Amino acid sequence: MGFWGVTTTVMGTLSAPSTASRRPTLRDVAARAGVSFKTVSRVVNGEPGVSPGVVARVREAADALGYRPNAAATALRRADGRTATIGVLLEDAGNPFFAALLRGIEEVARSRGIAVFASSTDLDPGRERDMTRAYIARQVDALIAAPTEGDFAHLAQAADEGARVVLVDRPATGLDVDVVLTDNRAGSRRGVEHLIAHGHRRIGFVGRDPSIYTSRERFAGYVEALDAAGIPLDMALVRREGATRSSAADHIDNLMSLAEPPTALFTGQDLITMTAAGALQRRRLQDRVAIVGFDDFELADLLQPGVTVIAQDPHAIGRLAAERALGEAASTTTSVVPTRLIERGSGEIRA
Amino acid sequence: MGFWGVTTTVMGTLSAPSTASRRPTLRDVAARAGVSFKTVSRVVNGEPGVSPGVVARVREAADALGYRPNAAATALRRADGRTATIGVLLEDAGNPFFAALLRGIEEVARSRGIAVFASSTDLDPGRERDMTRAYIARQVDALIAAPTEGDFAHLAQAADEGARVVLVDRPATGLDVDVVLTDNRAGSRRGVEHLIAHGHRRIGFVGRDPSIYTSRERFAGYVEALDAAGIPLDMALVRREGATRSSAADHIDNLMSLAEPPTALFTGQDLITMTAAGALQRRRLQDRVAIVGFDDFELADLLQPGVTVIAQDPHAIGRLAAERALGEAASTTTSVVPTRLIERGSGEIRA
DNA sequence: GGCCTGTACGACAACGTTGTCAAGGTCTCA
DNA sequence: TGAGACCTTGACAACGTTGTCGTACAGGCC
Repeated sequence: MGFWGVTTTVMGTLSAPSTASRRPTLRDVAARAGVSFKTVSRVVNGEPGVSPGVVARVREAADALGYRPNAAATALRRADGRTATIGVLLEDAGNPFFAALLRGIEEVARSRGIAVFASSTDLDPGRERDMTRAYIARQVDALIAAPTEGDFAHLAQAADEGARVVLVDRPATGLDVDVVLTDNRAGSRRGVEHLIAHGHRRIGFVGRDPSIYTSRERFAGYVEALDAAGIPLDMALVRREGATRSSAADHIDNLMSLAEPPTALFTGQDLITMTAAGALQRRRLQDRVAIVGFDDFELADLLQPGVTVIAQDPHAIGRLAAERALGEAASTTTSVVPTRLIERGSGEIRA
Repeated sequence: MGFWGVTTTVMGTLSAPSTASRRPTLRDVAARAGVSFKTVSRVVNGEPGVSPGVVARVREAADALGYRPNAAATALRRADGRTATIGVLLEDAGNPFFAALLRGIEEVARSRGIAVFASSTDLDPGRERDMTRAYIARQVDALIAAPTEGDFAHLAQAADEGARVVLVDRPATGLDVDVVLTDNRAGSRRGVEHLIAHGHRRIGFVGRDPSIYTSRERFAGYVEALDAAGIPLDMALVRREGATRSSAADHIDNLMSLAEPPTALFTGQDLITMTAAGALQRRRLQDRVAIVGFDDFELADLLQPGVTVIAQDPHAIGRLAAERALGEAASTTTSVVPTRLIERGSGEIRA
């Protein structure tokens, strides 16, 4: 037992690369096929103007030697500077929302032979800047980012360097690039209206920090819905600060301890929703206090009652963003992906 | 409304890269600083033998022009062929287990200035082969893969090309490379022993297809536990085929409809466990049939009863794999990461 | 002053590929 | 049969960087 209780067994000595010979190049293939290396280049790239017999000979030689083109040399030489590589900057690849988004990007990229760099920023602008620079150095063709707040100079620089920049999940003010967003405000409004339709007038809101764009939009939707129904906004029922996880439970406990507690809750993110559902369960209130959450999550239907949510479509966002990033760049667009209300029980509890 | 009900708004015409000038090179910086380009190269790489005054002048010129080294040219020229890039091949970046594993890799990579290519194979060997080739072409320094079954020739080739290969989650027979594994067999045995300790003797097993390594190991642990307790293996209680999700529910329904149904279930993967918990709920059996699942999952503690699991530590696996991939290559090792039993109620229901 | 040593810098080749252009051969048609 | 067009192939420069080597100059010593 060593590090972290991990057992490590030494298996064998690492041999030098089995064939000490370096990796074959165009010249090696050319020598074997008895042609010039430029002809091999043509065959490898499927360019026209090579006789069938020569193509066959070159193919054979390339296969025999296990030739693979050197991407660095290609990137260096190509006139258009394309590297068939894109960079992705997400908040957290471990979060189900971003994980699904990444999968959407990946699918489109793979179908076009594009490799994907991925990294998580954890909302740290410094990390975002460093990773953007690392991707610029590697000449990515496009950069898909869920931007942090603050300074977008590095994203602008990426665009200047010729990378196609596409923002997902949130826009960046003052940057004229493609954006793919969820309709946060309309979704949130829809969810709160759903609660109002079930007779609720004291509806608590628990969301993330207002410094986050999606958090602001979702709160705006909440305000709009109340306003449209003529219900005055009561800031005593609103909680918008602190870290996602630990503080959310405190917020719920706190709201439920009010002299006049809310009869329903609207939660602004999946992790908050889960925590809130847990907190209501602990207080045995899950069948009396209604809850609608933003973001769908695995198992929402297995809780009792099932959790009603406003579902986003992260997979579609990812696909759309990748198609934008890899498609023709005629003009910059903003795409808004709609949400879906999924009724499962918790949102249909009447006041 | 267009594609998928998505609203797309055209925002503006995409301008040509703001400064039509190409990106600055060593030569541009050299011209501005009044030195040779080789001197700039020395300054940029922090090599000794440059006088302080010249260093300052070069730094200033580089900053003024916004110089960033061209990674392709560096990779092409460097003697050791390092690109500060690694490739990661997972089964599915959208699955929480692999997402956490990827985050672990990412953290270690970022701390060392390494960029990470990520992609999902969905257990398709063809996809694994294609992506491996794409990464070889891009000269990754290391390849971290959760290998599919079958042909490992392409992984061997990656190793031949000088890439450090590290396997995670499952080994590949006949490949002498580093491996980082969960102790599947011991974990599974522990889980089944836990059920036996609570008086169960008819314990159902629902797992993934035996073609998957982890599935075989977990079943082996199940068999070992029964064997040690002197309980005969009853294949009528074992279900090991079909797709993860849809078929699992059928398997549970099927097991529970037996003349002598099992009093407890051991499930071999998170998705199966969730489905099984749902199926038991639908049959109102959640408080009568015990269940222990392999893999922890979000919300396992919010279900009623909470779901007892054998938890892996994917984050640790990722970190360990990345450290192996980026560290010194003295010998090949196999690291085994232990599991943890988390009691939450479902596994403590007595027979 | 001549010689040696060490330091600071520059010239140039090379990495493996793509783009440009030219050379040689075959074919067509007057 | 000769001119022109087309097709196939090769020679060579160039991409931006790092590695090797050479050169200029300052300082120390006899």
